[in-house]
Amino acid sequence: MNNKPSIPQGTRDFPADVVRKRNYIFSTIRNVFELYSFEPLESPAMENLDTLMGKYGEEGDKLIFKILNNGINNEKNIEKSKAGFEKLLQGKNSSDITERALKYDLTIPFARYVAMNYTKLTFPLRRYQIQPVWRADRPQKGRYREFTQCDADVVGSLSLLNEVELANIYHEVFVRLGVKNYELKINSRKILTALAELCGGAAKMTDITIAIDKLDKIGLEKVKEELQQRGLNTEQIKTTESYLNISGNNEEKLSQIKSLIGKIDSGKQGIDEVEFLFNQTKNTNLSIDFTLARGLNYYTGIIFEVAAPKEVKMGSIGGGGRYDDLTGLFGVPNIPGVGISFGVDRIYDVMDEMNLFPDEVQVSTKALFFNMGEKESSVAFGIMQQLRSNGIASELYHESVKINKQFTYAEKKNIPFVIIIGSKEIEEKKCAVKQLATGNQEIIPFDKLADYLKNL
RNA sequence: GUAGCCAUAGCUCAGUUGGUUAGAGCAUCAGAUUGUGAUUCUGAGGGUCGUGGGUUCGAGCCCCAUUGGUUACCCCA
Repeated sequence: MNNKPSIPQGTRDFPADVVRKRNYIFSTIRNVFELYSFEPLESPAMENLDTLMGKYGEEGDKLIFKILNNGINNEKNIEKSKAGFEKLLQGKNSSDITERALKYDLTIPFARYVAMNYTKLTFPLRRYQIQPVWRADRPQKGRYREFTQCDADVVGSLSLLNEVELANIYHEVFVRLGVKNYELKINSRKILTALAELCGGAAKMTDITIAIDKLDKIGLEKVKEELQQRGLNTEQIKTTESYLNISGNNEEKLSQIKSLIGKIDSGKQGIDEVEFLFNQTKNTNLSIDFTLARGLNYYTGIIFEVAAPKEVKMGSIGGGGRYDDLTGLFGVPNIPGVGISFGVDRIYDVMDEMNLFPDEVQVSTKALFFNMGEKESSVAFGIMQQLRSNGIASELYHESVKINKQFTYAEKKNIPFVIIIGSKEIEEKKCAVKQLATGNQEIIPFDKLADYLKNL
């Protein structure tokens, strides 16, 4: 008892009922992706470390799970290993110690795939991908070290219609799942660029976005303090403040942003993008939010973020955006793309908390055959196989034990029907079918059983 | 990486200013009931109180360390 088995921090086992609920989310998302003509892709759990490093910002790099090389203690490698370890201690990477890593998201590995295969691929390429990713983050509510992302991306097209479609996919999925009060926030990185130009130039972009992203968390005053710490002068802070004070409904926000940064080139472009998306999509949960920044530094145009319904305390449950030159990082320039991601684990937590899973999700075995003895169970076995060939999931209790034990088993497994075949029934070629929820029992001839159960 | 909280039976938790043999509910098993369950009744098993050290006549309780979990910050799905 002293060496209890355990699993790594932030990872989970999923028992049957959880798997069913998760599969319900997966299949809903997959169906919508397929409906919108996206095609599946899967990539390895691990990537070469240098494929991932430097793509997620400084913080992101720290959160990549690195895989220790094999054979570092091999005699002929010892010197290299020691030198490599010294590099690690200095905070650098060494391919002599680690050259592979678990993937951190699906977008960068996808960009790597496109760059590797662009001569064979047909563009625009619409792909979706549902796979686990890993982050060495400290786990907490709604945050896991292993979690699943569902991504849809369109690459090879600059058209804003892609953004419109992706916004519609968000809506379609959340409506199907019953998550009605989600909020789809949109903004454009170009608008943030324009703000940065007004406030000290492009170099200040990261500082400004990090600070304003925190607005709803820490409030205006704290954001201003942070901007000051990050080296903005009084006038620049004032400009940022009027930017942050933009409010009202979506139309009102648009007209206010126009007067603030509409004369700057990038600002005008960004506003046009947001306005186009807003006008084209029928998504009533869409909300223009100029404080939305998003951390991943490869975004260049429209950015998305999905906020969970306010009644549950949960961070974002999805996000995405346009990246104009992601494959450029891998030597293939000029392939623009735009994508979105669903965070299934958080969507699960939200739906579980809000009780949004339908009961049908849990039904698996439809009928349990009671084991009434050796001869009886061999007859039952034959009938059971007939049911199975009719597509009815069924099970024979594994041994002949007291009836109430078999009842308890059926109940625990949420099996709606039990079928009793004893010596009397065998003689009459009939069986007793009992519905557990109601207690109703009927006598059904063997050859009518499949039809009887199908209609229930 | 930083900080707070928690750790007692398979699970959820009680456990008084430190004081005899550490309790309850649920679950498990057996029986009332060998062809009709889930509400009932009876009984049983199961814990060196996360681990290591210290204070004390005496520690589940106090102190230190350590491990694991959890929440928040940073960042993010």
